[in-house]
Amino acid sequence: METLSGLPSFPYRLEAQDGLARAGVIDTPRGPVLTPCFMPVGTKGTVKAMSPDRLRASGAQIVLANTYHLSLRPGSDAVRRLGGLHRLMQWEGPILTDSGGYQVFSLRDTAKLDDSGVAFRSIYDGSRQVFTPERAMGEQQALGADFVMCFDQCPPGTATRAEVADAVERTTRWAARCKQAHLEAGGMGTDGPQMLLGIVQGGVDAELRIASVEQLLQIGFPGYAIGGLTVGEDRQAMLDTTGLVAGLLPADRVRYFMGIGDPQGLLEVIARGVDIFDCVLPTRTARMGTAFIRGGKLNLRNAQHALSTEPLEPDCPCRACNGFSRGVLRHLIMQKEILGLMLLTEHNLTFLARMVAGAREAIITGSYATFMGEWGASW
RNA sequence: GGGGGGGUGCCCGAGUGGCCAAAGGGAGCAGACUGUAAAUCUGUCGGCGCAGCCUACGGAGGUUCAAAUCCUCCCCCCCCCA
Repeated sequence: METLSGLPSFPYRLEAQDGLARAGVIDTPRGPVLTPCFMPVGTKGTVKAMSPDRLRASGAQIVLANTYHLSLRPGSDAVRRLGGLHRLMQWEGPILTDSGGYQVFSLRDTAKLDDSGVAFRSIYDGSRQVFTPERAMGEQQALGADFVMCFDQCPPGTATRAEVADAVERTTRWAARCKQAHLEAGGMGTDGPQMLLGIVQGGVDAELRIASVEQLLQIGFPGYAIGGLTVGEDRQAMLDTTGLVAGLLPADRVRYFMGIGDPQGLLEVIARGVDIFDCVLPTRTARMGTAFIRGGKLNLRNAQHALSTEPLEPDCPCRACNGFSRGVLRHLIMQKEILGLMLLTEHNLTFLARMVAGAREAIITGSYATFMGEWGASW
């Protein structure tokens, strides 16, 4: 671990580049993270329908948890007293906590926002909960993840330019406060050093994105995230924005696209220089009965699979693809059997981990364009 | 043997003269989901030559301008008493 103007920083080492696509390693106190890397989401301290051992077996290197949810249930102090987030999740690898900034978007109907912070009506008991940058950092310190995020304002894709501009300004001010709070804690959580990432906002507006990047670079973070995308905006604009922002971020720092998980989308953002990303899509769509397969997706609820004796994918090492046929998996899904959720979740996470690992190899061997052609699909 | 209740669309179940191809569930069929208020939500859901017609509320007949709804007979199911 190095420090960067007082902030813990887990160094990112660029190993290879193919076009703009990057292969690298993040050296964390809990082991290396090979990038590009997809991070499964375990909002409440568990990746739904997955046990820790299966999560590891699926190829996950690092997992997410959520500050809003865990700080309310069971409570950050409870997590700390229960032994910290790693103990709670039975996950010895690195963990990243989102700050609750996404809930400013997803729970905006329950939120009132001003410059000091966001007043949520708790989805758990209706209580008033004010999240400020300082509280978000304090909760994340108590939770004890390795990577922590600035508290940001994520506006919806339908927001006006003025609203997005407002969100950029506020996100910058909050980022400064987050960094300050983090410095005051010595960059330490209850379970070791924490690396704090800044989050770029600005919707799909190039000027606002550029401004956001400049302001965050001014404050200075050991890594940067691209936020505020995949929230309802036009897909091409999302990709263009990703390319723009990635190009402005320092090459020696990790780049994190927050919230993208469709296979084609991952390949596209990797091609634009993104290193890590997370998403609920693979786990959620799995629970809804849809499997990721090469060339697209497969909705097992569709009647056409009822009698299929084919595996989801013939060459996939996951449990769902070894012994279970599409017809049987469909049966489990249709009957709402818990095993069906588990198997499809394991498959989708395995699929993405394999795909991204393959992307990494392709970048190293300089064949990423070909790889994209082989794995890409309309989505 | 006596008394009572009931048979509605694939299933459960509302509906007791017209606004009923008939509420609501479920199942089925299909779609959505991207820093997780999500094992969720949305659409569809008798047939057809589809702004109309046909078939349909246990069966048959009847009353009525009009019947899932009223009357008669029949078939079947359930409960209580004996």
